[in-house]
Amino acid sequence: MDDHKRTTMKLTPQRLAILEYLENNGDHPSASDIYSAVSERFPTMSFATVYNTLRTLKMQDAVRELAIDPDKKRFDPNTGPHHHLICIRCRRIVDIHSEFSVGLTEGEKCGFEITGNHVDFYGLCPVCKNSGEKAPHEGP
Amino acid sequence: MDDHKRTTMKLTPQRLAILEYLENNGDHPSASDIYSAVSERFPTMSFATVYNTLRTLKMQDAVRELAIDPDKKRFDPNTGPHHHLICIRCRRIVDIHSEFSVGLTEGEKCGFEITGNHVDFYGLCPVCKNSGEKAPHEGP
DNA sequence: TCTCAGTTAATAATCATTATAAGGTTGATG
DNA sequence: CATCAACCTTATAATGATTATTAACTGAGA
Repeated sequence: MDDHKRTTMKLTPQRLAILEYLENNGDHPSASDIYSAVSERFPTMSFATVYNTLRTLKMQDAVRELAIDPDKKRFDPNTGPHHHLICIRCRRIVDIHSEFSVGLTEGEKCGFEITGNHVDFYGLCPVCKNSGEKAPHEGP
Repeated sequence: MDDHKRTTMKLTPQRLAILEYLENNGDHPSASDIYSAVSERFPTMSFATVYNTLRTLKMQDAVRELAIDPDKKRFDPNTGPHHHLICIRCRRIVDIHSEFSVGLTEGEKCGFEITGNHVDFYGLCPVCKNSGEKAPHEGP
């Protein structure tokens, strides 16, 4: 269908390192998480390369940019349809692979042409649940 | 139940102007939207005051901070439970007041204590639907 | 009137992200 | 093999949103 992607990017060592870090990574890392992790094994890595690579991968639909954390973008190598479970204390994000049937009536659509939906679940992760204190972040 | 709120803030003219702008505002404005609008009628308004007031209102659960727009926080004076319909081109956000029954099995909860959920619908708003070009923002 | 807590607003500082520009790499072509 | 162009990396500057700092301001009591 779409073909504004799959432009086959050059697989430079930097990009391989980023891809390798992203692969099977369920932590939904931020750009700076990626930079920190990758520059350990690849000390010449530049922040710009992380952002450049992420932009390219995004255009190819190889990563998805998440607007879940109010403070920074998070990146998800899992581009299939799925939902998220988010800890309102530590911002940990877990994938949910169930299907939910949520739909809008014509009236609710307000004239929009609906292209997709996404369910966020909020809660306290096992670690935060047992560590007293109140939740510092907002929920839904 | 909770009582970490309702600390009754002093209603200064600046805060009144912000509250008045927010009241019944369905646009989910950003801090700079609020600043622009309010400083028209209140030219001495400072950006710091906008952020200070928003922080106070947030602590009192009088506004909700939305992590929907990847580029900036949006603020929602509607603090009741509801969902959102988001234009993937222009980022317009519309409220959806339906109820959806989405639930997780114990296994899917990963040990989380679930406190809420939120459904985002993505699509093209009537304006953007009819203005050619491809969508510049990501969906779910 | 004096004081104190809470507030405003100018300003600086920080953080995430994007843009710019200079040099590096690679691979096809002559 | 030399060259050139397209694409990359990197350092760095620039931008934009947000937070922190601080001095001056206000208003309700003592």
